[in-house]
Amino acid sequence: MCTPKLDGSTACAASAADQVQFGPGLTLTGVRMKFSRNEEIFGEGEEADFVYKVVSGSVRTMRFTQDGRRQILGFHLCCDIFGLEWGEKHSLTAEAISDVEVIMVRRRLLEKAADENPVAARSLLNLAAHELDESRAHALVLGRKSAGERVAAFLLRFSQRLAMCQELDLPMSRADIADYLSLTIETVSRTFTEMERLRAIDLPSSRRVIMRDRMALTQLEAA
Amino acid sequence: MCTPKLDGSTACAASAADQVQFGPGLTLTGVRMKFSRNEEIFGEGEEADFVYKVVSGSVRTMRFTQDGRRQILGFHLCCDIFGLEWGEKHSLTAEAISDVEVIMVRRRLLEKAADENPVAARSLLNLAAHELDESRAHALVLGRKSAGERVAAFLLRFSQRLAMCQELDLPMSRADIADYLSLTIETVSRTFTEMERLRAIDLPSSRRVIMRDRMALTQLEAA
DNA sequence: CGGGCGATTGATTGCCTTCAAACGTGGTGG
DNA sequence: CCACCACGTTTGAAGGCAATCAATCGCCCG
Repeated sequence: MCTPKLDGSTACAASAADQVQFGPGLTLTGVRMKFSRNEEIFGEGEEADFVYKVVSGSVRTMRFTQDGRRQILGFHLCCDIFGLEWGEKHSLTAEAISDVEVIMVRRRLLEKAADENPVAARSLLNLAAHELDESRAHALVLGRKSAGERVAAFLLRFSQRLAMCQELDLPMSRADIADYLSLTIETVSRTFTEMERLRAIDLPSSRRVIMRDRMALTQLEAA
Repeated sequence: MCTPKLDGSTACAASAADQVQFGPGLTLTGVRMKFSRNEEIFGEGEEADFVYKVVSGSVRTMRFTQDGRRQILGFHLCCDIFGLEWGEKHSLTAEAISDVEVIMVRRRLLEKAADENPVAARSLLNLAAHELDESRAHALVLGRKSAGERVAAFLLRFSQRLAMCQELDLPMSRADIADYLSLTIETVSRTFTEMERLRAIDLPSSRRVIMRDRMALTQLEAA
């Protein structure tokens, strides 16, 4: 069940078959596949033969330092495309946050389409550009924001992706949020609690967030 | 004077005219332009009508938080291409670190070439992919490394870009390094001093770094 | 020689991490 | 149906790393 997204980057066509629309003039067919919670979808360094689209559930992409510290670089929700690479190999690792269903499209097909059709190539460029912008925004958050600002930014950004609803159902754990924002679990938890105390959010359960005062959050994000 | 780079991403053709090679099958002509130290080359939000290549000097690209904190996202040395955008507007600000000379290429020409020639489109995709990879690597550094590890990573990475020489001439100030690594000037300075004490580097002057023990630096980078 | 700016060094502060323990909820087996 | 367990989350106390505040150094240029 693909939730529509406000930014409209990829309208999720309720396609009957296992088709993925990468952009205008670039729709390809793939195969469905399921992964269970915490299962690896692909690993950094593996051959990047497929590109993925989330059909249900959520995915995290990440990199590791040599000594095993984990940095989550992105969360991929329903309708999102991930795993797109331009080198031979995957430069990220992807794991299922929850049980997920994805459509896998052969990368060769994409390359072929891009070679034959400038509009298709343009679509890929747009996808890459979008990822680049996300990554830079993330670098700014990691580099220049305090714990409170990071969490506020995360919540605001995440609620935007989910069509601006007032109630968020976070698919990821505190540990995932912590590794995305480069904080500890404890700091994330404390920050949530503090925001609740400030009446900026409600936390009926740990995964459910009600945006009570978006203005306050925006001010908390500050930057 | 374009210094050759080891990673060979862009061999700098010693072109007579003001030509820029964006990749195989994509060479375009632009115009030369000079900017003096600390001058803005383009600003975030401005129309992105041109793409730039450094001919001499160095450039920093950055983003700002609302309250003015600065995050430097990249340094661009001789032969590097920067300012490539896929939206209407620049998503970064670029400034001259030193006096610089650049070649400006009309973006329209690039778009046209990409539309007409799949190989050209592929070259652009490669540039974008390279930037994306850099940005993610940077996010990992900002998110998961200590001050010492960041500075070590910076030095190693920078020396690689400069054909692996033992002696680096840093074009940027401590303040620039600090804003790139998300540290303070003082911490960067202290870390340099400490590395000198450990005999990992020599610092004959503040801008000049001699890589005395690359192995030690690699261990300091740890991750 | 003096002024200005960038860099270095030192002392102190503060934010987030680390370590530790208790809480709560969802799932399983008795 | 309920007791129990496991795991994720919350909360508390203490510690550490880098930031901040402050002063000095050193170099380039006038």
